[in-house]
Amino acid sequence: MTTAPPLPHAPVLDWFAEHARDLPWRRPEAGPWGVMVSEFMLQQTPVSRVLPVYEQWLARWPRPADLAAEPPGEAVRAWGRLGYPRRALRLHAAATAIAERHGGEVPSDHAQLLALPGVGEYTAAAVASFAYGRRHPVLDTNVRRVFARAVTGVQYPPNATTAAERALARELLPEDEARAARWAAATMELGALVCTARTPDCARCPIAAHCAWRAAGSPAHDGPPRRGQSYAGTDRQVRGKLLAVLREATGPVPQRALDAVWDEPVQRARALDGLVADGLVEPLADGTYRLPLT
DNA sequence: GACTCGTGGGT
DNA sequence: TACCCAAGAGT
Repeated sequence: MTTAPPLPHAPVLDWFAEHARDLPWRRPEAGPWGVMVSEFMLQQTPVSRVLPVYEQWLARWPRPADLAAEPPGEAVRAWGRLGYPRRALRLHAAATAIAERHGGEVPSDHAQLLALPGVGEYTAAAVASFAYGRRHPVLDTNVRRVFARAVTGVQYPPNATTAAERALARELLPEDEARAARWAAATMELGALVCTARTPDCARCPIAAHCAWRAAGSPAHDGPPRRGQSYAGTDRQVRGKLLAVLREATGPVPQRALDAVWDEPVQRARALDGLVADGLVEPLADGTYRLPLT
């Protein structure tokens, strides 16, 4: 057991009280379902691109049961170009589970949240904390970066979340429940607005004076390269093109319409098979394809 | 642990 | 221009 290095809560909480963005899922009317929808959409996706889709989604499906009542393909279509469309499928599946097992109410219990499709450690903690004010360490990429710098004194956290990071996050969590929930949101916001990955704005940072990384002279990242994500020419790109055709179609799509998006037949077939295997695309008996009805 | 899974804006 | 990277989850 190590002792947590000093990192005062008050400056971060005060900064958050003054500078927090007015995001729709932070308003009281969003409710737990709004928080959950936002968390799914924000997985690996910037706020600016989530905003319009979120508004349309909540207007169309104001409760989990509303979404569950529709085919999963409608969720995939409404997902639009947010990326990683399996999230849409999982959100639909989560809504179905909530309607069937939880009386239509998003659970507040961390373990019950974690059992839902598409809900991992981060999202379970985020929903419990932001929607219900529960006390959980919320470790997303922003918080990990803030702690890596302010406490550990390095520019970037490890590629994968470590046990040490989890332990640190738990040690730094305020005892008071409501305060812990605000701390979670505040540290995330600090990472998103000030302690950014590329060019941190230390002049505006409320804990610059306590930052171990600054104190060490802001040393450059030292360690294994942070693996980049290639995209051009990958199956992911082909899947994206195939699904875009299906999203925009009103009826079943013939094979030739899909063949037109990529000229390499082996990769094209592999991508399409993958989409079918994932449940994102439904092949029909006559050789056409559509977004899934079941 | 290493990999896969979309998309687009910022630098 | 060519990267970098954005509130992760599942296998």
